[in-house]
Amino acid sequence: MGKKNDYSFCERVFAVVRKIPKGKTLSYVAVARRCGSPRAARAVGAVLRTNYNPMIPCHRVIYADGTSGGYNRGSIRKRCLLIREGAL
DNA sequence: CATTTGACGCCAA
DNA sequence: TTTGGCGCCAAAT
Repeated sequence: MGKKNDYSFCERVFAVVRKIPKGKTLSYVAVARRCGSPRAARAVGAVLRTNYNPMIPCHRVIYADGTSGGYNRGSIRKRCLLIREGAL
């Protein structure tokens, strides 16, 4: 156990996003905060954009305003998924 | 190593 | 309410 951080920021982002339960949403700033960088909201988006993975519920990460935000497969798709899960 | 980019967030007009 | 602009951070080039 050793070190405080052997994982890159992107790995932490995935770890956090993967844990978001169905029907629940987190804002980019909230995810960034859990990753140890409370101001890295943009960086979170950058990671999810370049490393999207079908088994990661990245559609559950939305703007702090409560708006859906962007999505690799279209913001419309993202909103649809959120409604389907009951997050909206 | 320096610069650019971008799925953000917040405030002023 | 909508638009524009600045700040912030990490990944990508």
